[in-house]
Amino acid sequence: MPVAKPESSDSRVIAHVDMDCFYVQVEQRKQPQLRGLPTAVVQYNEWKGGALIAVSYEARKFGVKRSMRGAEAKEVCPQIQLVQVPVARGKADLNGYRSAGSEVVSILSRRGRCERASIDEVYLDLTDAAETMLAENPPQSLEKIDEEALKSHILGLNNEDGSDIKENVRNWINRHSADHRDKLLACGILIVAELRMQVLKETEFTCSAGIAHNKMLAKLASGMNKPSQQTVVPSSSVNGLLNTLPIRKMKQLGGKLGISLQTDMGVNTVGDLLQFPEEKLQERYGVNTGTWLWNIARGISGEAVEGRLLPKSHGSGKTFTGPRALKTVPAVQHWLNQLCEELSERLCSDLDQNKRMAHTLTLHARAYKSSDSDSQKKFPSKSCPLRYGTAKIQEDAFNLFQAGLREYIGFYGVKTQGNHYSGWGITSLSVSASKIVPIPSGTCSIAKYFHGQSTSHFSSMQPLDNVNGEAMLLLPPGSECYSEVNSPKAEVDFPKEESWTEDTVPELDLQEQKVNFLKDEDLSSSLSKTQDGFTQDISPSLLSGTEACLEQSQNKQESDITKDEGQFKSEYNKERKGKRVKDKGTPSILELFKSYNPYPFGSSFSQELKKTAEGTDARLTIGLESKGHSLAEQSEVGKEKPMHCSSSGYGRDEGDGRREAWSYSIDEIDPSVIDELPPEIQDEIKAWVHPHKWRPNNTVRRGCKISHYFSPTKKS
DNA sequence: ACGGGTAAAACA
DNA sequence: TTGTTTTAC
Repeated sequence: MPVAKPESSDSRVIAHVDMDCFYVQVEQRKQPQLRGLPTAVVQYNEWKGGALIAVSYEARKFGVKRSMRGAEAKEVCPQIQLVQVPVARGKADLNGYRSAGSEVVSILSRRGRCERASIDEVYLDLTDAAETMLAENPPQSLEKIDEEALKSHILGLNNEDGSDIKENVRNWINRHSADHRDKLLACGILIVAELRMQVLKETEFTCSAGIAHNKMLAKLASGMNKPSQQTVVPSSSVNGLLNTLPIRKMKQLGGKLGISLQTDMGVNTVGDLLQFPEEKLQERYGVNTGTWLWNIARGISGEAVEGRLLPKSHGSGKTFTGPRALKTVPAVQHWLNQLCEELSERLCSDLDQNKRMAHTLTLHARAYKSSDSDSQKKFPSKSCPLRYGTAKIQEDAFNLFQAGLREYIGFYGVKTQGNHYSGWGITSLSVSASKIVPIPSGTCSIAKYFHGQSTSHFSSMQPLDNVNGEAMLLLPPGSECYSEVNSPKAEVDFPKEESWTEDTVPELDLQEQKVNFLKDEDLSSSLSKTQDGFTQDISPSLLSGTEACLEQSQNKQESDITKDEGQFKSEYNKERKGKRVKDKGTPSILELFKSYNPYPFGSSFSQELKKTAEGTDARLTIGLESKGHSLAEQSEVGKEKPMHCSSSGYGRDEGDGRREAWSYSIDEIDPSVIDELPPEIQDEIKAWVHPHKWRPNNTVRRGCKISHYFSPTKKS
């Protein structure tokens, strides 16, 4: 039931903020001597000096372009400074850029709903802020307007030559004759200018912005005057702007659709679209796309700014071009392990910092077959429920790969004899984690109880999509069936004569692997130097995956707490500065718990909790003191799994694996103490004990060293 | 066989 | 639901 929206909803104030050559800025902040110099970031690649992925504006003046090779860039700009993307585990490591992006988001989200559109872009809905400003402090009343705002570009404002441009801008912002919509945009100008200055002050990064009445126009505008400037699109300028705008410049039209519009419809500018009736466009491109095209031709775009500050998925991938294609299963497994390690680490950070867990693991690969030149695309992607813990992710990903490979080979029906190369090669691999939801679990309310306080600050980083967090309860382990893909040893058996197993790997490939391992060692040692050694210090074989994972993040927190790469970095550090002295002495969650009810749980649980609390004490304390999201919650939930992991043990999972896993911890709780807990906590406990109904776990059986600690049990 | 590594979303 | 395809930075 579409409801006609009130007119005001079309007078939104939307901004698109885009960081200027972001990766370059991140590197220049690390190495300030590079500031002002022509600089580019290159992705590690021996081949012709690597590929440029970001180019400073100084370098652009020399004609340096993204997607040039390093060598080419040197040709046109011999003095260019080339900075390599950090490498970890033999692949590009973008974490530094991600966390820098998070710093920016945490600032830009201060004035209104904020949507992280990419690692270096956000959309802001500043309607409320602008309306408030208009009501309380309209630009007309300001005697002084910020310098940055005066430098704005206002589309359609004709600056008569000889006139002072800033004066024109001032007049436009101040003019009383403006209609309501323009006044709102004027407020938007001031707000965005202020936000951009805050970004600069707090992060040293510059950015550009577009301010308009919808996302499409804001996005268009943000790219019009770079770097470090902002552009406004008053509605009176829209037609003129779109009329001559090349169709391919519109977002979504840079690819095949745009080409089709040009070649099939003769549409070269957005204005050209105007002549087509909606029905014609729908006829040619489908109802949705047709309507969308009809709308954008008129500058109409109703998409809301989603309140989302965090990515919806994480992925780690690498390509293996040409001669580097992976030709043996062990070689694939090795790289898969690297990718999964990175992914697992990022998932842990996300859990740690944002209280979210992913529920689906997907593997993508590309492969070629010598027999078929078009075989690149046909390697099927596969997914399965995601279990936390590096080793588990690695195992599952490998199983997904094998399932995919079996299909892929099936497609081509190529048989292999002996150790002979069968003709396939993997040219790219990636693993990703999706269906990320806020973790349930009640410690949120436990913390609330203990502090009689809200934890709603969380909305500052995770505004709207977190609402379901409360409603959701921690789902029990093993509640989801695993697809057969996860126990392929039983299901999938490849012909023995093929080179699946380590011992039949051709010698050449073993050598390749040795080389890879060597590289990795080099990397890990350098990594240790820069990251306090936490990365490689834990042997996943000694700890269960999740424990290793958790310990990693704990180590990180302890060893280098100010270097948090997290989403909350700046606020977190700010809080911390003020409270540093108190960190040591404040009671941990365990102490808090005890002070309310000494020994509420059986020994084992208690110990686990204690261990956790000790491990994360500093952080816990900060989290609880600051308005930080309850970290108790995190350690609780985080701890839940290793508890099953390590103690439920292998091989004793006949019957329902999940119930067993639960019974371990639940049984440790003396039921009588539950009644003594505060009602709110009781509810929590009950939720643990009587979680949602779930489907019996009927696929994962036997040899089930794989217990399913976290399963995305969707609906009930 | 080179624009790599990620992301999101529409669609089937 | 899972998997594919497109687009973009």
